[in-house]
Amino acid sequence: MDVRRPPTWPATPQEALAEQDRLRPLVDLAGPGPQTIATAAGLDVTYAGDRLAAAVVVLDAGTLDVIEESVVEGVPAFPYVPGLFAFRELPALLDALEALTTVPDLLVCDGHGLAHPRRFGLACHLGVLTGLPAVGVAKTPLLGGYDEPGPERGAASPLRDGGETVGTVLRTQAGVKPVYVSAGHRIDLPTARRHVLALSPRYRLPETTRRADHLSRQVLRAP
DNA sequence: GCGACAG
DNA sequence: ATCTTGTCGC
Repeated sequence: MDVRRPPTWPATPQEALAEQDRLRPLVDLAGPGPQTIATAAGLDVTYAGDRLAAAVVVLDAGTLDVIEESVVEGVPAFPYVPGLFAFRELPALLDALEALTTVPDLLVCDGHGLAHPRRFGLACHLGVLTGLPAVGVAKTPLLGGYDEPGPERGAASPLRDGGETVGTVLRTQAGVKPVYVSAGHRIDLPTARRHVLALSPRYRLPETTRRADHLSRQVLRAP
């Protein structure tokens, strides 16, 4: 599939901040987004030494069967800086997406979307560069306050920052730590929450994320 | 000023 | 993210 690749990549935090400011207005926050999806793609990156492997796995959103996989090796494109995390793994993820034959209906990213200091986390960035609906699913919060959701599967509570709701804390499995869901691009929070829960029938993390994690690991650690 | 801080 | 032992549970 086609992706929009920036002509140059930021080399300093200042340049990265400027790039976020440039792209942030392009995030589509209108409409509810896709209520029905046929496919969903999970994206994840595994690190080993100074190398990394970025994987994308497209699943049938109904059966959760694998439809297509794509994985590439590479190097981190930026140091890890909270708030600028996307610049680290985006180039490799774009490579993996570009090799895809299928165009997924939704991107499930490993990190935040709007639940970000400048409301432009990895899921927003990937959404803008691909033009596809994107959601962020993170294992820990980057910012915001919230009340602990109920213990049952599906329980949720708003994630708030500076008076606005930037995401939802979602319990995908009974009695298990919740995940932090936020909208990335072309989808609203309720819809994102619904799709993430449907993609997580058995484990804490969505099946999309789990499949991508496994694929990137086996490729990077293979002899 | 002191911590916190996606992966 | 990754470095790591033991332990609990299906």
